[in-house]
Amino acid sequence: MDRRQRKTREAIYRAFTSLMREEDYAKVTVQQIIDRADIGRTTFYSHFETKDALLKSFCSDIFDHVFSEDPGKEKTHDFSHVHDTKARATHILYHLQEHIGVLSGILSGESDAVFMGFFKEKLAELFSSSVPMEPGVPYEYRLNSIVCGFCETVRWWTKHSGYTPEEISGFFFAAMPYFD
Amino acid sequence: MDRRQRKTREAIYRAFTSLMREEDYAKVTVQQIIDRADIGRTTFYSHFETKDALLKSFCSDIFDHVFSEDPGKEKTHDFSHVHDTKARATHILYHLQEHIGVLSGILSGESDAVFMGFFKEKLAELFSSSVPMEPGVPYEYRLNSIVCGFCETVRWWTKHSGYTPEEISGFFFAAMPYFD
DNA sequence: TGCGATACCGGACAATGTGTTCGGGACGAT
DNA sequence: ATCGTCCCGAACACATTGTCCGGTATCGCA
Repeated sequence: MDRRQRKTREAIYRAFTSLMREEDYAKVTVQQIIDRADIGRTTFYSHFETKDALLKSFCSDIFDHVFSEDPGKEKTHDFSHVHDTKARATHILYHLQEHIGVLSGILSGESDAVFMGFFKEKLAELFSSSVPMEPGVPYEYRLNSIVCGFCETVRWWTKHSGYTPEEISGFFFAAMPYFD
Repeated sequence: MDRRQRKTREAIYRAFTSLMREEDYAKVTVQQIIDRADIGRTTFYSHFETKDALLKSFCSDIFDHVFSEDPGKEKTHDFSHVHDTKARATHILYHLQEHIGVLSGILSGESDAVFMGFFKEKLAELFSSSVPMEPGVPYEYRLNSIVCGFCETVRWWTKHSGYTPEEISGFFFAAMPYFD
């Protein structure tokens, strides 16, 4: 990729994440991103079709990184039981912690749909095999309940930062006693 | 209230709810509401400052109705144990069922923040005294978890209509085994 | 019934934000 | 050095919002 493209893209990302730490996603305009990135209007639109496309690209990058890694090969954090659900959940939270400030802008107020859509899709995939059956309750509902529970836990975290991923994970599983 | 005002307001509400059954809230414009209500532009803005104000007013009406009633005095549905949490939850679901089609427009996709904000506030109030303590887990997290669980249950319902309020309520409490 | 108050109308308006088009200039890769 | 690609900025059409106006219709009430 052309160095100019790379620099422009990075400038856009920097501007975007920087703005997300200050204001809600819905209230940020393309013009603000352009101004802070210090690029031409045309340039922005040659990289991203819309503001939403930028957000989607951003989500893609984060989640590809967070979910693609094999927890067993994780070097930075040490887990003894690397293959169970709790360890995976904690692992995800560790990665999200790096973006916690940005997330609060994306999740607070309005327009969390894009991020949550991405997140829920990935989580459903991850949790789908661990959902315990219970007679009389649809599998889909149970999966949705777990996935949403995790998402809302992360949202709660963005408003009550200061907890460690382990603590947050502990809260989550305490609220889902049948699930591990 | 002036008959003209009443008629206008009802026309706006009718147009709004009708549009909500077809499209997402975020995609509906004020102009669409005006056109379908068949009123003047000025008239709409003399009733509501913005589209969001209309939604808030709509939410107010619904939730005031749903939450203000004493379940014990409910005539249309018969509950044996009128004062426990499960009965209240089911009661709320009964009322929401009347608006289920509209809700799917308000909740699907984007901009569910207004509705969910209202709903969560009311639910937190309602559930606050029933949250069981658990050492090591903040009370706020537990309450949030229950409230969000209920909201997401309703959202799930809008996408899987056909279940009765009792069934939905049953699903919810099955997913919150420590909570009743 | 008639009168004053008030709500409606619709057309025009400024303001904001979006996304596109254009020619010209700068930079990168080779 | 040069060709292709990217960036620039200014201008544009478009959509939407929210406001202002004078004129008209309807309401509530005496």
